[in-house]
Amino acid sequence: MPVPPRKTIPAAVLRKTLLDWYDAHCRDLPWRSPPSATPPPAYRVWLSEIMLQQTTVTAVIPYFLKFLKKWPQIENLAAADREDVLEAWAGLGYYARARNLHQCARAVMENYGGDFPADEAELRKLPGIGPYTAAAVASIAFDIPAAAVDGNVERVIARYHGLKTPLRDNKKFLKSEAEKLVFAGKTRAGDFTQSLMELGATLCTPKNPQCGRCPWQGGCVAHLNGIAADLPVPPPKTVKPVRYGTVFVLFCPDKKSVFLQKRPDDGLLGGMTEFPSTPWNETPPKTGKDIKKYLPQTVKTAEWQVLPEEIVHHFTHFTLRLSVWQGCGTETSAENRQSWVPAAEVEQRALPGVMQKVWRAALESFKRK
DNA sequence: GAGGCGTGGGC
DNA sequence: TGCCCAAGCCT
Repeated sequence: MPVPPRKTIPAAVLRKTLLDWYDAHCRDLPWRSPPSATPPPAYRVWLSEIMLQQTTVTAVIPYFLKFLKKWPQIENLAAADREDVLEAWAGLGYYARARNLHQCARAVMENYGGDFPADEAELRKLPGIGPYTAAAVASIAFDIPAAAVDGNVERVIARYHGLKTPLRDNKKFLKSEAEKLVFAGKTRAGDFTQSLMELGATLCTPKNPQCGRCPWQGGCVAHLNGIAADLPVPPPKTVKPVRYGTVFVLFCPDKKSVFLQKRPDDGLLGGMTEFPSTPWNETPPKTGKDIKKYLPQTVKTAEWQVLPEEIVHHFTHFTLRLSVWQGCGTETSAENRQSWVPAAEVEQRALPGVMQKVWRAALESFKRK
């Protein structure tokens, strides 16, 4: 059934409506100041925005608090060893963010005397800060009007205008509509940026949107047509390939230390710590010989225990199935980027999630023996 | 500009 | 259970 054409609501009215809603309903988050209050230090805004890239609020909160405690000011973070930053980030994912975070802190110290520039274009030049984050920091930390268009904002606007084509085909329009709203007022730039995202995060959610509570329900094309939950149209789904590998949990003869190494700085899990492993290929290794040739050169091992359960881990673009071989090494001249680490300290290293799974599995089997 | 890049939680 | 997803950036 066709819906009668709605009256266009002026951007300034939408803006005010949303800010009023935000004043009443915004969440209390560790990196957020209350509505109309003095903005948080740019360091905290930036730190939270980097962590929140493609990551849920729930996952971020403990990491944000840990970082702030460890490195209260940007000069502390800039002065930290990269390894310590990676260790603190371990488990949060998208590790290029941690490398860029550290680089960015050092760049702000060197180029801006420790103060983030209060300028969107200048922020954009810093490592790890793209169009979204530059606008978010400019508006939230400095109250500069700027359109921070993230996934939430795109979804909200796509529904409001009833867009029936994929988001990627509407980037220009989405940005332009966001700007209309942002520049429809001259104050509270930071609150407005957050209000738009807050709407997407709490009411205008991907699934089960709470249109009945939405301050914009009167003008929302998708809602008025009863199709809010069906928008935006999802991109075609692709099949995730499976990759296979074998990973070595190698103990010293005294069983007190294990062999760890560092991954190259670029690419998957760049710069993070790992257990030695075969490459992760689309077919499993065929023979024991195929597997053993990937053992660290300096290590000789007599006996292996193959863990009964494979580790299954879902990366963004492939699924990994890892066999875990546990063994005992008899040679110990660790080279660069490799080391024997006391078992009690393994968990403090920069182990990505998949390697934390491997370690837990190894400890489990150890306990059972 | 399309693909690489993590992880844990919700349904 | 498996699938989908969350405040993007970089190359």
